[in-house]
Amino acid sequence: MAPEDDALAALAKALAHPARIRILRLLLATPGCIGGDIVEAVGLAQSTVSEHLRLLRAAGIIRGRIDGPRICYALNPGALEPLSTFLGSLVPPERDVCCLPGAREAA
Amino acid sequence: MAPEDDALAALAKALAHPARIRILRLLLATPGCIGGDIVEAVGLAQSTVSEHLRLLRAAGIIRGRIDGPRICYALNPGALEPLSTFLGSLVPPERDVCCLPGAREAA
DNA sequence: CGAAACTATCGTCAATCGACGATAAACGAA
DNA sequence: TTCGTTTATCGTCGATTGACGATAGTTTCG
Repeated sequence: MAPEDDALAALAKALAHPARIRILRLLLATPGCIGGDIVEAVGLAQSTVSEHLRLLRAAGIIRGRIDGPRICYALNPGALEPLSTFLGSLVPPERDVCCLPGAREAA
Repeated sequence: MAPEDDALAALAKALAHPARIRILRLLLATPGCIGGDIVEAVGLAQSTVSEHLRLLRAAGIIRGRIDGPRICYALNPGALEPLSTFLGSLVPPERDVCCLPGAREAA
C-alpha cells in the first residue's frame, strides 16, 4: 500500500464532511479572510466549528493567520493539488474539453 | 447548508480511506475488469474488501457487473466529476497549464 | 490593570467506521 | 443435483468522529 494512498485518503478525509465543504466554499467566496463569521454561517456550535477548522488546518488545506484579536483563515491552494490530479486521472476519459471555456493557449 | 455540500462530502468520504484509493488505482491500471484479485492486492480480509467495494459502489464511483461466477468491477468515470470540478475551483489559480502534456485540440 | 471579544482545548456522549471470522448466497462445472 | 469457487452479509469489537457545553488562553480597548 503506497504512502501516497494514505496522503490522498487523508486529503479526502478532510473534505468528507458537509460542514467542511461549506467552510471551504465560504473561504473561496471571501476575498480576504474571515474569522468568527464562519460559526454563524455553518450554524454549529463554536467549538464544533473550531474543530472542523483544526482538521482543515491539519490537512494543510487552510491556513490561519493571527490578525488582531481574531484569526484570519484563508485557503491554501496547492494543498489539494495531489487529490485534484488524482481525480483528474480518474474522471476525464473525456475528449478535448480542457480548461475553462474561453481559456486557450497564449496566441 | 446546501445539499450539494452533502453530495460532495459523500464523494470525498468514499475516497477517505487508503484501501479504497488503492482499489481505484488498481481499477485505473486494469484494462478490463478485476474481481477477487483485488483482495490479495490490498492485503485485507475478503469481507473487508467486499465492504470497501460496497461503499465505492454505493457512491457510484465503481460499477459491478456479474461475469460468470465472479464479478467484474470497473470505474464509473463521471461519478467523481462534481468533486473534481469543486477541487478544480479551489486549487488552480495556476496559469495556463492545461490538460496533459501532448494533449491538444484536434487539429 | 480589568473587561470584553474571539478562539482553542477539554471532557463527555452517541454514532459511525474499519476490521475480522463465520456464514450464507449465487453461479458454473462435473 | 452436488461440489467448488467467488462474493455478499452478519455479528462483534475497538477506535475514531462529530457534537455539545464548559473552560482556559490571547489580544485589544477602556
